[in-house]
Formats: sequence, C-alpha cells, structure tokens
Amino acid sequence: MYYTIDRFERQVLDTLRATDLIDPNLVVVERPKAAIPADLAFPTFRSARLHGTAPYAFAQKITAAIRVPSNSLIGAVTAVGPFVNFRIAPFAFAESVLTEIQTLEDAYGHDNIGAGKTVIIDYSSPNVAKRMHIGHIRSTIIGQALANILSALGFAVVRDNHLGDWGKSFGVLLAGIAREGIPAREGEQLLAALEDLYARASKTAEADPGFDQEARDWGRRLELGDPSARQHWRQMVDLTIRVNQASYDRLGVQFDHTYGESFYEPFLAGIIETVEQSAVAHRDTSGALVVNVGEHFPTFLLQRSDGASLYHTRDLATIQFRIETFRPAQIIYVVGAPQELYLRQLFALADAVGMVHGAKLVHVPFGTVFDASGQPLSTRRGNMVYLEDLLNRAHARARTIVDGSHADLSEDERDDIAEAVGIGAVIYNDLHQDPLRSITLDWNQMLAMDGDSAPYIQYMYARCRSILRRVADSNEVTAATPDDLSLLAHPSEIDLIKQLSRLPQVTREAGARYAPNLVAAWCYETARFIAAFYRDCPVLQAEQAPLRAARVQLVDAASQALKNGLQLLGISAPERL
RNA sequence: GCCCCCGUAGUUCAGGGGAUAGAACGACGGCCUUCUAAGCCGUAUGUCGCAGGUUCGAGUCCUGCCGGGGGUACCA
Repeated sequence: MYYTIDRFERQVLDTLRATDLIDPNLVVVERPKAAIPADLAFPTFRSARLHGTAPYAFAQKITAAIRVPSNSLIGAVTAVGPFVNFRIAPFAFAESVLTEIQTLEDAYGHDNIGAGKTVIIDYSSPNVAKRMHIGHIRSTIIGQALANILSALGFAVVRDNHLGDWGKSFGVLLAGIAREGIPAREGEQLLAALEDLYARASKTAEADPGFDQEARDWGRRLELGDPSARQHWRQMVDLTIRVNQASYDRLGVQFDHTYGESFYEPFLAGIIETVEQSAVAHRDTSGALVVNVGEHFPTFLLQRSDGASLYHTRDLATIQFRIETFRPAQIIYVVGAPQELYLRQLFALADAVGMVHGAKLVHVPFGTVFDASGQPLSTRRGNMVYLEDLLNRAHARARTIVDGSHADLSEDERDDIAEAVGIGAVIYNDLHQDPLRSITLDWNQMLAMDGDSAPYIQYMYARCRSILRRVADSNEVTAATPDDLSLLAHPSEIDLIKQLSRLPQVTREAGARYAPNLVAAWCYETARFIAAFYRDCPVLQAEQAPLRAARVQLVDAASQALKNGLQLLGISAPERL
C-alpha cells in the first residue's frame, strides 16, 4: 500500500535528489520531535562535509535549490541551522488523508507487505487441568495483538495454541481422578479444584506406595495409548479447553489450531533419529542423547537416559511439523523471557539439522511479573493472579464508574460498557509498554481507567461517535467538499490529521519489530489529539455550514482510524461510555 | 564463572544516532447553564547508574565497572 504519508515522504526525497547537490546515498529524512515545527527534516551534516561546505550554509544552499512541484504535498521548506525542514501542505494533505480513511474504512492502516507469506504465532499455551495465570495472560494478549497486526499487514497468520497437555505428571492426575472423580465445579473454579486434586494426589503418592504404583500405571498406559487412559486424558483436555474458551471469548482471542504437545508424540522417534545422526549430537555413557550446537551454548539433552523425551524433543518435532505443513516465512514464539536460552538452543538445533528451510524463528519474550515485595507470583505463595479473576475485577471496577455516570442506561447496556472497558483496560495494560520489562504487580495500574489507559482512548472514541450520532439525527450536515476541507486550518485540526496519517507507518513498524506497544502509543497519542481538537474546535456549533461539514468528516475519520488502531490491539470501541 | 535482559522525574514508563529528554500516576491550584468531567487547563520535580570510547553530534552505538532480575542438560 502506498499511503498519503508515504507519498509525502517520497516527494521530499525526490525534491532533495533533484537538487543534484547531495550524494544519493545520503538522501535520508527523519521525523523530528514534536517540539520542532517540521514534519520531515533533512540533516545536512554528512552531505555538507562531502560537499566541502559548512552544514549551516549547505542547508541554505539546498533550500534555495529546491523546487517544489505544483500539486505537491510539500508546503514550506526552510533551512533551520544545519537542517532542511519540510512541512506538509495542510490543504492537500488533509484532503488526501481524509479521503483515504473514508474510502478504506476498516482497512485503513492495513497493508499488503506480507502478501503471500505465512507466519505462525505460538501463544497463550496454557496447561491442561490448570488455571491460566499471569504468564499465560501476557502471552495470550501480546500474541493476539501480534496476530492482528501481522494479519492486517497481509500475512497469512496461523494462530497455534500450543497446549501443555503432555508430561509425566498426567499419571498422577489421572490416578487422582480415578479415585476422587472430577470435581463438581464450573469454569475456572473447576480448574482450581483440579489443581488441588493434583496436589493431594501428589502428596498421597509420596506417602502411599500403592497409590504411587497406580499413578505410574496410569502414566505408562497413557504413553502406550491404552484406550481408557487416553479417554480420561482426552476428557481433561477438552474440559480445560472449554473452560479457557470462556476467557478467550471475553478477550476476543481466537486460534486456528490447538494441537498441543501430545500431537507431536508420534514424531518423536523420528526426531531423535534425525538428531542422533547429525554432527551436533552424541550418546553419553548413560545413554542420554546430548546435543552441542556450538561453543556459545551450554550442551543440553534431547532424550533422557531412560529414553523419555524432553521439552526440546517435542518442540523440535513441532518445528518440523509446522515447516512441512505451512511452509512459513516466520514462526513466532510469544514466550516468557526466562526461556530465552532454551529457545536459542532450539533454534540453533533446528538449523543444524537442516530443518528450517529459510524460515525465520523468532522469540518474542516478555518479562516476569513480581509482587510488591519483589517475589515472583506463585500458587504456593498465594499471590498468583488468574485470568478470570483479573477480568472480573476489571469489569467490576468499570461497572462502578458506569453506574455513577450513566443512570439513564439499562442494566444490559451498562454491563456491556463495563465489559468493553474492563477488558480493554486489561489488554492495554499488557500492551502499552515494552513487553520485555519485568513488571511489579499493581492492581491500580493494571486496572487503570484514566490517563494512559484504554478507557481514556475509548472515551475519546465515544465522544466522537456521540457527535456523529447527533449529526445523523439532525440531518442538517451535508457531505464535505474538497473546498470545505481546506477550512481545516486550526493547529488542533492539522495536528490531528497528521497523526491520523501515521497509522499505516506505525502498523508496519509494529509488525517489523514485533512491538504492539507502538500501536498502543499511537492510539493514546491520537486520543490526546482528539481531546485537543474537541476542546478547541466546536463541531456542531461551528458557525459556517462548510466548516461544520469539514469538521464532521474529520471526526468521522478520527474515530474510524482510532477504532482501527484499537482493533489491532484487540480492544473494542464502544459507541458510548 | 559464563550467557541474556533491565537501570531516564517521588512512582510506572516513552524515547531504536540529530534540534529545547516526553507522558501518565501521585502532589498542589483552577474549570461542568456550551458537542460525555473516565475529561480539560495550570504549577513543581531530571548528575538519563558510573567511567571511558566511536561520532560533526550519544539517553540511544562500543568497552569496562556498579546495581537489580533471569538463565545455565535428564522439569516445562
């Protein structure tokens, strides 16, 4: 896609080149900070030196040589010290941007740079018979946002929930269920009860050799594919997926596949054989398969001395399956930062055995959450945060505010708003900063409903929609003509239009850097520009009809672009709040 | 020991070589007879961890150190 903002940049570069004063390799522009009154700037330092002129004088010389074509998006060109500053031509720019948004609607900001390429995203990945906790929440929210962004960029996105549904602890769980039955609970409470059941069974197995043997039998029967063991296990998996689905629905999270670790069980023998025959692996004296992918990495095991598979074995099988099945350009793992070394080892091994076929393997890490006293969260410490509880708290907090401000709305309407706002706050909290940072748990911050938060952004959207509803009701405002749009000359109007024009670039960069926080920052800045416009420029009360029409179109465009930005994050945009 | 992250306002954070380092929260003071006060306006707060280096230019890149977190083969 080639947006207005791209055209402006291209035109600036072209006019610079056309002066014939600058080495082509040195023709680059940058976006100055907000305090600088320029939209793009050319720093002359390097080219001035090559030219044998002082930067200050060179900037003047270039500026004098620049010829701006007519009907260009470029407005003023001025030399400021060693910089050549370019400003947009407000009228031409406004008309182009607003038309673009009006035409593209929900697709504004989208692109086709990913066309023909497949990306697999591995995220969420909860464990069977356990609640989703804070780590899964982060993976789920960040992964979903990346999926939205890459999909908007034209990539074919495969969303895979790599369920933790295999491992040696299942024997204990199944033995416990055989003895106690499945707890009579619903939703997340059921998973909590299963966690307790597992803990009890674990303890019993330690004290009671008979029960310990039962657990081992269940585990072996499961491994061997015993129909009864498989059926009980299947029941646990389905039940977990069903419970989690309720939270996924609230978060708007969707997957294309939920293969889970167990799916790769049949491939493990082949994987081990492949690696064993490669140059990077050998058997040690105990029979374990040892891998050494280079001196920068510690060695690790692909198969235990007792023949059992490990994390790396299953993940290598996963890579092979994904590459053979989907031929992806990239596989993205949204996994916590503590697993950084594991994944680097895994990627290096996949490469060493020739499995990768040019796919880019990416780890998108996120930091750990600590409580106020600096302790990691854990069930045992009792400081763990679970997904359903988090969403319920957020909803409740939003509901209190809605009840206070919207006595006029029905119970259902207030509940819908509280849900949209509460969920939005939770999602935004996980996306608005660099995911890599460790986080200190702070409920007030996690559920923030003012300032740099989703509710602030949603509020600005709702204000725009409110204006547009009144316009629709009144029937007085006609569509703006290009001449009308040239009336958008107030600094708050021009600033807002420039901000709207940047969404396509922001989306591309967010995709390239796996950084949803860039989109979040754009949404927040846009909301602030809307607030300034709202303060300075009356829409319905504008004195002249043409100005009224132009401002209505701006409000329409701003709300559309903002909604698109929020959509990339997975945050809904309610019509009122 | 080795490897990876982090260190910017009282707090949580933006800032991916360029011009005067920005927000939010918290604090203090103002603004609802005017398109939604989850809002708006104003005030105060910075040795960008320390020391070198590269560069015309460093919060940003490199090296070393200090502080915090994480990882370091038969768990995932």
